[in-house]
Amino acid sequence: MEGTPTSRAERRRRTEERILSAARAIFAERGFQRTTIRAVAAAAEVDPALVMQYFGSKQELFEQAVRIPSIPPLDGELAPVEELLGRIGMKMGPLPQATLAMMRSMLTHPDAAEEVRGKLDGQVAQLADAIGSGDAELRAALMVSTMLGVTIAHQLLGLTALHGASPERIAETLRPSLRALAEG
Amino acid sequence: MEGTPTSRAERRRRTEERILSAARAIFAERGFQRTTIRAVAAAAEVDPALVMQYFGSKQELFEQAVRIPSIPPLDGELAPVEELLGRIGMKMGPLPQATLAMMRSMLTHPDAAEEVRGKLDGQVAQLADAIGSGDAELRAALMVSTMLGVTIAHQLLGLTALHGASPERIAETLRPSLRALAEG
DNA sequence: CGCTTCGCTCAACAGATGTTGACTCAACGA
DNA sequence: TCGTTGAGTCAACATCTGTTGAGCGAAGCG
Repeated sequence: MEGTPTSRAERRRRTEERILSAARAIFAERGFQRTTIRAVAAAAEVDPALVMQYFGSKQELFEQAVRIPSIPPLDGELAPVEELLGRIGMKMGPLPQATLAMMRSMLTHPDAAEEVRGKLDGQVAQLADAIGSGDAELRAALMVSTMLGVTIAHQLLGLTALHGASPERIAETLRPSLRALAEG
Repeated sequence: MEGTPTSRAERRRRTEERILSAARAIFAERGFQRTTIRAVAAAAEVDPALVMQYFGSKQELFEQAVRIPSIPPLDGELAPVEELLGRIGMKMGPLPQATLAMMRSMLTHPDAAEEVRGKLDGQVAQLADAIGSGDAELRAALMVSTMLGVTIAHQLLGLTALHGASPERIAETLRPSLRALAEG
């Protein structure tokens, strides 16, 4: 009826993206170990061997799937603490599956742990710079840890008390707590 | 030389405890999936088949290993919020391996997730009772989530900024933040 | 059209892992 | 002393899973 004879290169790009998308979803839901190449292939409606041919190994598939554009979080000037707090609302919203996959795997997959630790360390350093007082680094680390815990409890564990709460309400309720950490 | 001919029942209890101890350690370090019966057996210096004979399945071994005496956290009377905050220092110290095993597995092992969610929900309910204001449940959930996040970042991920910090210092720095959540 | 390229599949291997059943041997009770 | 019990071992099975190499068939190109 329509019959758009997609070119070979185009088809290739599509199936590759279909595999990556399926991988992200399953990695996010089950974590690295419990995700099987066969399951990803089935979800992408493709033979398992093709996944290997494209990505070489399960580990590389994971790396490609969870790779995030990595927007420079703070370019140049240091943002004031209040503005940093303002961004929290965004982080409480539905996270990209690549991030969820990373978080889901970070406690049981050493490479994911390393990656997350690095990312969080970076956020801590930025926040510490923005704060600047005596034990700024410790307080910044506790702020980041707080965000981490709330995200895990909300998105991955599904604490019943957080289950129905909107991201805005969570961010709003959390704000005084984070401000207390940011100031003396 | 010494030759204390331990009785059969006594030997049985010892090896069983040796297996459970090894299981706790490895579950805490690697999580449920990556822990193998063979590894546990090797650490306990025992044949893998014996582990099965004693515990029936890997799942049951996990349940027995992470079973915690479950001290009634708040018996009878509701403790004041300040006293609850005082207990935080204890929770920041080195956790029992059973707890670590549970936390390590909670993101990738559905049963562990269920168990942890239940336990945290219980803590939330208790805290909410102690707080009592309008959105007490949400604020209690955020307090518990904060503790969860800090514990994960400190004990499981090893954030560099928290790595060298003493439990007391962490608890002290965290206190104003939690108090801000507990009050309006 | 005929040859090449390449997206994709099929079948299979190799290793790891949970689990089982037969067996050994020392402790135990009569 | 002798039969029984039960702790502990050995070898094996069945399955799952990452990974590989040969092959098919259509798109691309001259």
